[in-house]
Amino acid sequence: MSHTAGIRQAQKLKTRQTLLDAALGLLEHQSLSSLGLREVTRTAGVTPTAFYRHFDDIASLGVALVEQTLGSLHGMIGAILAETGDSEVRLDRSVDLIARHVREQPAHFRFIAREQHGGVGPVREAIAAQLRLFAEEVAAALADEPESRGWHEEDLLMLGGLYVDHMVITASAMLDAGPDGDTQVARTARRRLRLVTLGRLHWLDAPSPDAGS
Amino acid sequence: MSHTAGIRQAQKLKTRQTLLDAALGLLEHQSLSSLGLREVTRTAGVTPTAFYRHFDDIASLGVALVEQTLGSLHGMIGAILAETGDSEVRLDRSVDLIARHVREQPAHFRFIAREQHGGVGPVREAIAAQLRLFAEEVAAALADEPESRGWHEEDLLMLGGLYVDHMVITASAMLDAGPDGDTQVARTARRRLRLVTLGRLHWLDAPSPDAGS
DNA sequence: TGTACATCAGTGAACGCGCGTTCACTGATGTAC
DNA sequence: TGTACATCAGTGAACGCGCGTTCACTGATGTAC
Repeated sequence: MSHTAGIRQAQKLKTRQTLLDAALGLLEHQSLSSLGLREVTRTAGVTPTAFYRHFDDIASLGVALVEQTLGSLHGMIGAILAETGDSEVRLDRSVDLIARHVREQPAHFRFIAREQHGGVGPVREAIAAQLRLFAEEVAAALADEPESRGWHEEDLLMLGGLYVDHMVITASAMLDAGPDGDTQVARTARRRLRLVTLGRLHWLDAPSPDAGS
Repeated sequence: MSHTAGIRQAQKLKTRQTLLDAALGLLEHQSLSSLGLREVTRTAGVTPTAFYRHFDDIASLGVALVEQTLGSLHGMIGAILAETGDSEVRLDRSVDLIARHVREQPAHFRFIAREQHGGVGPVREAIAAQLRLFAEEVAAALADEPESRGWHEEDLLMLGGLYVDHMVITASAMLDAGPDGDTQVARTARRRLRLVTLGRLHWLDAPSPDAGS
C-alpha cells in the first residue's frame, strides 16, 4: 500500500519543487535556452547530478514549469469568467484581476510571455496547448451569455482566443512597465477590451462574408 | 574625401552583413541568448576574432538585427495603410499582405516574435521602441480617415497599438502553423480584424467612462 | 605616376573557465519475514 | 517488535568540450609627397 506519506517520496517531491522554484527565479532575467543545469542546481542547493533524478534535461524541466505555471492561472480565468453584472464593471474587474495576479506572481507571467515564442520547441508547444485550452474555456463561458445568441462556435473560439491573447499581452506590458506604469497600461487595456466588447455586440449586425461558402 | 566606394569600407560592410545574415539564419531555431559568437563566425566563414571588428558582443549584434529587420517592415506597414476602398476588402488585403511577407521572409518575423519578450534586455527595448513607432504611424494614418472623426488621440494610439500587436500575433501564428495551416490562421485573423473594426465603428456610441475625470 | 609609410580588417594560437554528463559511492528509507 | 536485505535520492570526483576573449601578426588598402 502507499497511503502513507512516504518520507522518501515526499523528500523527492520537495527537491523537485526546489529545482522548479530555482529555475523560475533565474528565468526572470534570462530565457530558458540559456539556462544552465548547473546554474539551477547551484541555486537550488543540490548537486548537478541530482538533477537527473527529476528531469531528463532543461527542456523537460521547462515543460513541467509550463504545466505548473499555467495550472496556477486556471483559477484566475475562472474568477474572471464568474464575474457578473454590468459589462463595464466586469471589464474593469477583469483588468484589475490580471494586474493583481501579475503583481503577485510576476515570474510566472514573465516565463510564459518569454517562452511562448522562445527557442525551446517542446516548451513552446506546451504553452500553445495550454493557451488553446484557455481559449476554449473562455469560449464555452461566453457561449452561455445572452450576448452570444446566434453566434457560430468558430466565432466564439475566435473571440476566446482574442481575449486570451490580450490577457497575455496585457500581463507582459505590465511587467515591462513596472509598478509605476501599471495604471497607464491598465487604462489602455481597459479601452482595448471595451472596443472588442463593442465589436462583439455588433457582430451579428454585419453580414458574414463567408457564411455561404 | 570619401566619395569613392572605399574598397576597405565596402569589404567591411560586406563582412558585417554576412555576420548579420548568419545570425538571422541561426536564430530561426534558437533564441538570441543561446546564440554563440563562435557559432555565428563559423557560419559566416570568418575567424571568431573578426567579430569584434563589427560588434561589441552578441547583444549589440542583436540590436543591429532589430533595426535592419524592422526597417524592412516599414514598407509593409506603409503598403497596408495606403490601401483604399471597401473596408472589408482592405481588411482582406492587409491579412494577405502580412501572409505574403511572412512567407517571403520568415526569419525576420520569427526573430522579432521571439525576442520581443526574450532574455536580452537591449534587444527587447529596441523592438519595443520600433513597435511603438509603428503604432504611432498607424494611429496617424487612422486619424486621416473619416471613421476617426471625433476620436481622442489617446484612443487612436490605443487602436494603432491593437493593430500592430495583432499583426505580430498573426505573423507568429502563421509561422507556427506552417504553410498548410496558413489559410486557417488567415481566416481567424480576418475575423478578429473585422470584430475590432466593428468596435471601432461604434466606439463613439458608448459613453466614455473616464471622459470627465 | 611612383614610392614609402600608416591604417586596419581579418588571422591563428593560446588561455582559463564553466558546461553537461559519466560513474561508483553512501546512507537514509522501505520491505519482507 | 526486530533484523537483514533492497531500493534509490543525492554525493563528489572526473572527463572532454566549446566557449568568449587576449594578443601579436599579416598583408591588402589608403594616404602623403
